[in-house]
Amino acid sequence: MNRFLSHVTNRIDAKGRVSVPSAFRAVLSEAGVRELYCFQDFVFPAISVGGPELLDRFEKQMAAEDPFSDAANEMSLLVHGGGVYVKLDPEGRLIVTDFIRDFTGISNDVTFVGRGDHFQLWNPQAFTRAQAEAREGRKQRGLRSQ
Amino acid sequence: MNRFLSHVTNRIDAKGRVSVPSAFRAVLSEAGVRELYCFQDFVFPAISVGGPELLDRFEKQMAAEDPFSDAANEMSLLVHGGGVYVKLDPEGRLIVTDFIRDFTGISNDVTFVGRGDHFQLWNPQAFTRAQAEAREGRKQRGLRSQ
DNA sequence: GCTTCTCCCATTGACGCCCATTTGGTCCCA
DNA sequence: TGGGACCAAATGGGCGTCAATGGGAGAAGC
Repeated sequence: MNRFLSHVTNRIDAKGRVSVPSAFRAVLSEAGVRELYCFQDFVFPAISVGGPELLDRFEKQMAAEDPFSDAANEMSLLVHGGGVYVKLDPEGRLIVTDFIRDFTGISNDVTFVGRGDHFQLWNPQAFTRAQAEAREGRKQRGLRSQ
Repeated sequence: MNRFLSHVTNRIDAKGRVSVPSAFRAVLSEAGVRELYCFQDFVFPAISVGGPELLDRFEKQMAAEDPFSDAANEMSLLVHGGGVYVKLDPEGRLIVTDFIRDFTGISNDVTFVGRGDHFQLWNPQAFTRAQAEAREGRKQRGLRSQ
């Protein structure tokens, strides 16, 4: 397994810690990632987490926009201004800061969502809802796959 | 035999396990598949199961579009976030998680349905119903193709 | 000196692996 | 042709391991 896949919901303890799913930790250690970056997602109320190369990914995405557009400007503000380093404790937990809580609406539980080359932190209900909407959207656009 | 054909209904035990039909397991082992990829079907209330190449197919499809488009983003949410790797135990059983139950309405029994290059997990009643509806639909459209 | 952040250890519960039993079907032989 | 042995698949349960979680103690910062 070499990418972030599936989703898992874990509880935040009294100290504000939450375990990163072991499957995700395995991907990280396989990739040799020791330091994690977090960013606010552009579309969803979720925090994206990954290694240093995640920054490249976002910068590519910005480059795809007109560099002088409002969108690109906003993106830079979010990525460069809103990025945070996160460290894991020896048990593989991270601390859910107010930065994360405010943006995602996370309170007691966190849903870890694999996104291939990175993963995201979601409010469990918000994730369920977003997924249902995405599925609905695909249906209406015409059932291409399957 | 190299495709998934026919359907079988098996019981879920007290631990939430269910045997994958041996015919399906034979197809898998012939294809050298060790890890299964599952995702929520886009159309039916069923879980689709296949080898990792199922995921590859989706990822190619995403890569073909604008990888930063909303459509690709949505699709990743479904394919990556809604997909799971599943392992079989030494007896060839898989665990029916809440992830699967919630989406399919499966409770005590699972119907395994062959779909050629992959197979699906269904709630037995839902499968019977969907099959009847499909037959009905074909009748009305006039049985054009086989 | 007090709070906050790490690190360390204990507990619990889920899951994977192993072996036993049951069930249903097939083949062989009388 | 009927009965019985045999086999393979499905099912059921025990047990060890590991991940998730909870709490405590030491270290660092205010």
